[in-house]
Amino acid sequence: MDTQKYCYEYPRPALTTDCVIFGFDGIEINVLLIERGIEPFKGKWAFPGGFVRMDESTEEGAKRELFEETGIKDVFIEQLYTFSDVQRDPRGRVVTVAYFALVKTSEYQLLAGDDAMKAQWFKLKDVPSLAFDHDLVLRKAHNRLKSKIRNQPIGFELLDAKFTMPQLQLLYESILEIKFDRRNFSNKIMKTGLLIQLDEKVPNVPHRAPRYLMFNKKKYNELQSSGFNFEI
Amino acid sequence: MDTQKYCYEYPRPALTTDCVIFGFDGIEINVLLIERGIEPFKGKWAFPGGFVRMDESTEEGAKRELFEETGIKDVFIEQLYTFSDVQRDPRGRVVTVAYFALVKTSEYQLLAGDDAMKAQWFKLKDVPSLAFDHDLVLRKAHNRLKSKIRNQPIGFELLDAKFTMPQLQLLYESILEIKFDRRNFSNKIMKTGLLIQLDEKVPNVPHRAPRYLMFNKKKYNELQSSGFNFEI
DNA sequence: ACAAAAGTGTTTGGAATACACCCATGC
DNA sequence: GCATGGGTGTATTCCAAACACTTTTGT
Repeated sequence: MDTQKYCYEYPRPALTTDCVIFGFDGIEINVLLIERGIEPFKGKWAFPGGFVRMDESTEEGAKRELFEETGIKDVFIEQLYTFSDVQRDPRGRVVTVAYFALVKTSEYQLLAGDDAMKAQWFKLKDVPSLAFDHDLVLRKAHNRLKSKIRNQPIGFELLDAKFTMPQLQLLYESILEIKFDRRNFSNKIMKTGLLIQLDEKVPNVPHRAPRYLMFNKKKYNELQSSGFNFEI
Repeated sequence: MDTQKYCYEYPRPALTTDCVIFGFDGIEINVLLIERGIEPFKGKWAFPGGFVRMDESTEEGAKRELFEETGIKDVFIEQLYTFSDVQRDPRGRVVTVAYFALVKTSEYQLLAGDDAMKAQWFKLKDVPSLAFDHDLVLRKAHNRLKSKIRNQPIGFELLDAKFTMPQLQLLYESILEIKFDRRNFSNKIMKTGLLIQLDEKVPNVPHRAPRYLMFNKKKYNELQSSGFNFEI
């Protein structure tokens, strides 16, 4: 066929990236999905993703697709796992390098859904059955997020610059699916020394107003470079 | 060209696997390398690996290459990371899915080195500068091994069925590059309940003979399924 | 008997957990 | 003033780290 113009001595799988995007709505953890407009799996939800170009690494490809399909850029992103099951795509042999990203949801409006591409946040526990092997991808991503948040301060990637201790606790509880004691959680977090308390308080709440906090990125970088570890 | 018979509408990177193989010689941790007989990087050392076939997953490919190049099979193997830098292979665009494997060295004789393929164990700290981006791959593999050995009993994949506490300690110390107190190490390990003490002792040593231990795989599987965690 | 390395138990300090009262705000 | 949720400190428990003497074996 005339369009088949890239030829090789041995067959090659197609290479794609997919991106699991986590966001936090202040109550619980969410995942951004895109509804497929075409077969296979038309009408099913899936992670944004696409083919890797020859002049970009998989990470660059994942970032590019993320931006093209959702408008999101400059966020935390990390390689998750490569899925290569021979049968994972009914169209043929497709290997995908999955990434996961953490997004401050307030900084992005979802692109208005034309018919071709509808993006939507789903509560993690309400995610429906997904296209391809994306159920498996999501499970792996959630596990990674769980283990990662316990020893790296990635929670702050999901929160606005200013946030409160109860918000942070909800975030941890939602990701880890466990409850913390309010006092112990606060103690442990503050003992890391990575939070700055602001004098400003949350306005217009019908109860004692929580104070705003900020993540001390500078302090974290210092601790990082002196080989420091923490554990929540 | 006539040999270029697999054609696609868009260009595709080549897909390979590479395998970082760790072994333990009773004193310290070793890595198995293969000397390259052809360009690029002819004469340099690299990890065993090769192209992924269309009818196998990357993990199956990694296991196949491992067996073909070293005779090793049925060992612990796990996906490490996918390396996709555009420039990582001078021959063109090659993306590699790296794996790491843990081997009981006593169970394998290295294949006698014909001129095409020479395999050799290197002490981890004596590994020379490697071909491709394999220095980076090795660093990543070592980091993974370090973090993994602290909360999964993978150390036993590197030891014979019967081993001693001092051996186990040397193994941990070699991987983690730290020293443990003999008494605390023993206490901590035994408290996991994953070791069975045998009555048999090491023969012919010019000092008090250590007892042999065995890993209690059955117990571990039980604990696993009841959602158990440990930390060394 | 001596050298070399293994086996073992106790004490101590720090971290994690459990736990309860007071405070600020809007209605 | 009442309902709601936020802020804070202490007592206790448990785990990790520090630490030294005795035992076994070959020479």
